[in-house]
Amino acid sequence: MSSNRDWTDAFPPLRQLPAEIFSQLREASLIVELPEGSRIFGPGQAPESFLLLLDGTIRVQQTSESGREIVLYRVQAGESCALTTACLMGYEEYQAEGIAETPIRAVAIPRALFDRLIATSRDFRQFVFTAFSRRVTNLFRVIEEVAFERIDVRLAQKLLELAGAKQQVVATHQDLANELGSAREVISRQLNEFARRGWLRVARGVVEITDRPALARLAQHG
Amino acid sequence: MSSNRDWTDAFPPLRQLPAEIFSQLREASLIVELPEGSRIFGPGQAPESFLLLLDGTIRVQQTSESGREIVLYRVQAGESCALTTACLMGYEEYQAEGIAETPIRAVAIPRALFDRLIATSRDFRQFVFTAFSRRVTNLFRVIEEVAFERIDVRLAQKLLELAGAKQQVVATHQDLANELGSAREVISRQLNEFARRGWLRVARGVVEITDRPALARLAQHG
DNA sequence: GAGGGTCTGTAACTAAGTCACCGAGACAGT
DNA sequence: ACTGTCTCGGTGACTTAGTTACAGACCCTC
Repeated sequence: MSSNRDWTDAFPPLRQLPAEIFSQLREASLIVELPEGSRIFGPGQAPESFLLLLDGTIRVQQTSESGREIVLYRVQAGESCALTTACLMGYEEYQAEGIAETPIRAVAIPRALFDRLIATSRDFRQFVFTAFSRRVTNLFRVIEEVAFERIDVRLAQKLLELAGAKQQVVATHQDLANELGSAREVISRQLNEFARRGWLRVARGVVEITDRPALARLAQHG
Repeated sequence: MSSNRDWTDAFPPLRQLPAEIFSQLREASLIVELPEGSRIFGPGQAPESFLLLLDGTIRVQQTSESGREIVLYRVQAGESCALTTACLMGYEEYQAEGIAETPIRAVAIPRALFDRLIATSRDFRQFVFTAFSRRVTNLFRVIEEVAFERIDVRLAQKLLELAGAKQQVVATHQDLANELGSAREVISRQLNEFARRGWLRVARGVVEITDRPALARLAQHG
């Protein structure tokens, strides 16, 4: 059993709460653990609580009727599912779905308590609105990129993003297509073109970056 | 001078407020009027208050470097600029811009008072979150359509939406392209194709719908 | 009624997505 | 090791969407 020991440390705004609410928070919220691949929420599966992610990554994506997918954003450890919550509070049908990309550990704050936190704590409000704000701003960027950016530029960006500090990205061409809302064949062609230019090497399920600067140059719109 | 006479009638949640806050609301908020075409907010122009729209329409759109535009959503009378506000509260740089499509009249609730309303009134929270929820859900639809829907289907949908009950849409091809984040030539071609099929007639700056059912059939994915 | 601005038409081209199919590699079971 | 199956990637022909670069048509004002 995971105890509620120390998790509030990860969320400074919570430490500012009045003692009474703070103890309610420890009592009423529970720590949930879910295996990789779990569907955290999705159409017709409204979340019943506000999630604070302690460990792991949640991928939020959308699937079209034709089966094509696009990744909207990721929730990382230390962040909250703020958009989900807003939809929860607003009763609206949430269109996207959230998948655990890794095993995850999260705090689930029940709806009623969430409402009380919002009412009570200015810091908590700030925390929630900031999270909203970041997500929405990011959504705007997604729209802009899908609508106006070339696919090679977007692919270069995404490869660098997914690689992080590492030199390789573990993903199939289909996975990359799903990231960008594109089609597998398109990604395959672009990757082969990148490989032909010596920017990377492709193997089954892996892309190994060999010329980061070149990718970066293309990514920032060159 | 517009007095603060009756505007709260348009927003039922406000009527539930405690008398003290309610009178503050009447005092501290002011009614603003702006002419058509005003830029309400935009990049590098953060709104300083929460807006409740009494009359008119605000178009929220995004412009790419290359000059292409896409309409994200519209704020109608009786609604609020909830997304804007979240970004305001969260200090994030707002990427989109808001333009008055008609002369508008709105109530501007200062930031501090907005915060107090959120803290005080459950109904007000519900109101704000619901508005938020609707916008976000709508943004998800925009992403899905831009990413996955055919341009002819999207154009048919948009024409029906813009026409409303009327039989005509007053807009140039460029305007329609900006609605959808597409290019003028593409829209011209599609409109001519629709005209060839007898679904509409095009004139300079006007599209007259002659076969609504046909457009509707295409719009709902046919 | 001339000139300038806005709006639309057109053609040739590039980029992106779709369709249909294939073959190579991985892997499990016998 | 052999075989069947499944996933992954390659390929070519095709359609759709967006781009580039014009040319006219319409409209308003002077």
